[in-house]
Amino acid sequence: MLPTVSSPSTRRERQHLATVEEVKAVARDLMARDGTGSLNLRAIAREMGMTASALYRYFPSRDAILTALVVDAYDAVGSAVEEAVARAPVDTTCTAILAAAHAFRRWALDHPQEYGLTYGPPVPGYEAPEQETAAAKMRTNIVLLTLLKRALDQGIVRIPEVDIPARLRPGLRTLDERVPGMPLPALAAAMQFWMVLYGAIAAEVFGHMPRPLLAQAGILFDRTIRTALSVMGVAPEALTAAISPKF
Amino acid sequence: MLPTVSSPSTRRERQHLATVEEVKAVARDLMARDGTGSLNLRAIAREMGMTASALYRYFPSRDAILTALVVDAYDAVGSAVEEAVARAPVDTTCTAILAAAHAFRRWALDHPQEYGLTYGPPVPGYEAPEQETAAAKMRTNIVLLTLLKRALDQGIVRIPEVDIPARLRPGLRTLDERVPGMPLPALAAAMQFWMVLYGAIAAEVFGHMPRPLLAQAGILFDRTIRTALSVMGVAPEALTAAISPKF
DNA sequence: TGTACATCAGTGAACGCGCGTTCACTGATGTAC
DNA sequence: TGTACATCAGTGAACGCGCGTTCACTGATGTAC
Repeated sequence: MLPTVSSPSTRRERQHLATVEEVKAVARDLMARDGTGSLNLRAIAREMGMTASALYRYFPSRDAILTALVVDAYDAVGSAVEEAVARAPVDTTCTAILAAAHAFRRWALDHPQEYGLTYGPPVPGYEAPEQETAAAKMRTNIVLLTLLKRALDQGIVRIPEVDIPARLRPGLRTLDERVPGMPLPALAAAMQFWMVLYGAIAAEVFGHMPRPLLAQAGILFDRTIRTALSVMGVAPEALTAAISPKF
Repeated sequence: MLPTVSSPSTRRERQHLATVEEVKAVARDLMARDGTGSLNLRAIAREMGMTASALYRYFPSRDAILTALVVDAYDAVGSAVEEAVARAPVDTTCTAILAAAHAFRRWALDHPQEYGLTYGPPVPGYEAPEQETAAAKMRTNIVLLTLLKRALDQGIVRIPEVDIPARLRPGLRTLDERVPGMPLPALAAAMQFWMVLYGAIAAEVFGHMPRPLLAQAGILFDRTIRTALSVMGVAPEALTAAISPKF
């Protein structure tokens, strides 16, 4: 995203950064092959044809590598979703929202281990430092909230002004810091949409759907998201006109 | 559930079984305290004041203990949900379904590690043997499907006879083996309901909701489930009349 | 343009640790006569 | 009722393994004069 503060001018600095990237790439590959649990320094070093101790030139500890992977993963979903939205037309249908949802699912299916690292249960014996990961984690949420706001402004989504319980209000208010100007019922609806989106993806990636349906999970996913949109007051015509990406 | 085939008559057999239970209980406690990852034979033995090798009298391997915990966990959710439904009235509202959903959530929040073991991503380096866990895993699903069927029969839930894509049909058909006689659109709706339920619980337990909202997640959960029910054609009056358990 | 020097990349041995599992064993518990 | 015996529970040492991390080191790479 943002360029690093000090531009890596010298050759050495560039090679150093390249190796840092290689470490992460190899770690990702190992995770993809053997699962999150077996991610260890020695395996990474082995794969790179190095000694384990050499890795300490690039990361101060094993946990630092994990944190870097977490940040990268959040950034990767963020990018994938952002790009999908950028490619979608700004029309009066839900095509863009569907594109975002499908991009999220696609990334999760393509990177199940990284998805587990970020959107699964907390990794035992490791807690990702909020401060370092928060910004990256926020990206996807911001895209979704921005889309919802745009849909509200365009009149595609119409959320009735129901009463929101007092206890929910302060929590919901913190949601729109980054995408201000949304009414409380819309924020509540956004949270419900998030739960549906999260569940539809996690259930598939983590294998908690009946096996015979797993192969057709894409269709179910699309239907589920469309249902969630209709709940948010999207008119049937706008939904019918909306195009889902191939899945 | 079912009593063991051979009744454990002798004193020795009974004590043996008691120790098996103790091993599992201690393992559960350790998991609750230190997370799924740090579940190991030696820690269990230590906690029990035994040698690690002594555990081999009761389980043939570490994986066997894990499998036993998985089966127990599925049975525990199953029981919790079954009992909640049994306590709920057979009336013309959605009270019973809400009770089941809330019981599921309650159990998950009270046993986050066991929830992760069963409804989280596959545990690295361990694959639960389908054959041994399938029956226990099915219990909760059967309760939910049975409730849905009851609601259909009572006319509480009304699912329009929309067309179901051909590719989905065989997969959906396998769903109602245990609760036969449900139309395809109802089965599709059941799957969507499952994804919502799964997402609303997993997002909270795994910590993937904005922190300020976590404390009020119960309210959001209730609203989300109620929305999902209204999607299934439950009349507003029936929903208003339905009572959620305390949360 | 060539040389002296500082900086960095990577090695390899070692540390202490904890793990799952095996094996020969010692007592204790229950059983058969 | 008392004794001999089989069965089981649990011990403790050992096996081989892999892990994260430290440390003194050797070359290679780039820099300053």
